[in-house]
Amino acid sequence: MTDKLAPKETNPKGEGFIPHLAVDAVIFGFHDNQLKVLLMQYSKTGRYALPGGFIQQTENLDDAAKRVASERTGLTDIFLEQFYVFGDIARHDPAPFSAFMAANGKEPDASHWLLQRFISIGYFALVDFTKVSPTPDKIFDSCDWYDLASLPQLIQDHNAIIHKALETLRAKLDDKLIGFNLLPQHFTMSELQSLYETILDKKLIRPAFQRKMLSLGILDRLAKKFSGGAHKAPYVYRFASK
Amino acid sequence: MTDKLAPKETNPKGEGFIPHLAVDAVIFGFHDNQLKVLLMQYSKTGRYALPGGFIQQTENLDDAAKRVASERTGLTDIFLEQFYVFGDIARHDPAPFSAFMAANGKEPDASHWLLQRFISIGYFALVDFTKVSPTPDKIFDSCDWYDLASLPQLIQDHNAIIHKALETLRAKLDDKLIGFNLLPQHFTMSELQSLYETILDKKLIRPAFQRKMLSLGILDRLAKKFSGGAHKAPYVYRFASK
DNA sequence: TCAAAAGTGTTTAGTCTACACCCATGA
DNA sequence: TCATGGGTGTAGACTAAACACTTTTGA
Repeated sequence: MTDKLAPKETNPKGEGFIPHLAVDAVIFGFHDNQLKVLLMQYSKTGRYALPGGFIQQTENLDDAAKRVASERTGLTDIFLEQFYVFGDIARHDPAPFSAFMAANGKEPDASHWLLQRFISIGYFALVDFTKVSPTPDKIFDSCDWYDLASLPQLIQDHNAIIHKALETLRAKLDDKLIGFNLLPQHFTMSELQSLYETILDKKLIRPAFQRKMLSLGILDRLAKKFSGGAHKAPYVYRFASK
Repeated sequence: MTDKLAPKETNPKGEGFIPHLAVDAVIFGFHDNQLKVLLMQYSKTGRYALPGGFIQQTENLDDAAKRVASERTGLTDIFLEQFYVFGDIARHDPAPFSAFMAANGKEPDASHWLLQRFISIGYFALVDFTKVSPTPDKIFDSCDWYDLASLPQLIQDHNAIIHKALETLRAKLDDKLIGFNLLPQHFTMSELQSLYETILDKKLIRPAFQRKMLSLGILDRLAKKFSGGAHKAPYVYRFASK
């Protein structure tokens, strides 16, 4: 899990990596009826960013994305999907990294590879919030969950990247049934509905939702869960692995 | 429309371009009830390839794709969409370019930038077949339409790229109503249905298709077309630009 | 026994399918 | 007038929405 390559800030030519090319990961989690995104922050400059990384010369693109997501979450099996490439000239903004260098008392070298233009390949990941251990990296000294509904200002076009990721998630939700990756292994129907409602940002009709999900034939109904609430205990479901 | 940069084969370091990064365009056309793809061929080695190109250091990614598509078709307004990034190590195959160099009596220099690993961003384009003038480039000396149903063997993973493009086209066809970009400005309902049937590779029910399309409210019905056939002349439609 | 949430039945409305029928046209 | 393909009407099947009802639980 440790980089075999020199740390980014002491590798001024980016040796071993493909230049101008980055991977950014929008890692979604679901907790307390809120969609969350994993963000990095560098305390000295206060700037927020998506977890990201670079592609090693001898590494598959998907593996680079998986590596980035794994290092930030501590998970190994992660649902991960490419969703868009951000390649406008206008997104080039070396200021955050310059500021980082300056905050560390280093002379920002104008030829440093991280100050050049980057084209970034966006991946989104869906993870079980309860299993993630947010882990900072060498540049950003904090890594934590943030509510999607109240995101801070991020560097470069990272807010737009998150927006596009959410759009893709919404479009694929019904189509590919990927939502389950955001829940723990066992869940109730209302938890599932709440997840859908949060992602789609609209209320769904309970009986219709229940029937639709059951009719898909992808849920195993398990023993009842005794919720402690003053009402009928809901069934617990599990995603049927086909 | 001419490259301001040195031709690829005489620019051994790829100066002015972003290294390791390419754009490949799957340009779809529709003619004679067949889906067609624009392919390049280099006669001396007989190898086929997708139209492709590289990204200039100061060029937006989308503009690079647009440039590639425009240079091969002669069109300026092209429906173009990013669909996937192909970044596996396994796709690296310098043989075709080596063979090209050899066929031109040049020593294939092992450090030539085109012999290195490339990550390719796939774009698909939908064009009006009747308006395209297929135009070769400096490496491939032919550029022509090929039936999607009977494609030749292409270099590297280009067959897989086309397959993924077709998959994306199918998925977006109903969703985004992009099919119209493949037809001339004026068309009959049966031409439209034939297009859909060809893309989806299945028969559609005529009355259902007609009603569905009309119910979308995106077609303007124009004067009748007098087909010359021994039957009722069909209406001519135009895509309503909202 | 009551309130609250879970699960299911039922009525209704809307949509899609299948088939039929009529229309316009040139041979 | 006949065959052919284009356009639309309509009955039945299927699906989805809306509402109601029953069940289960802890207070």
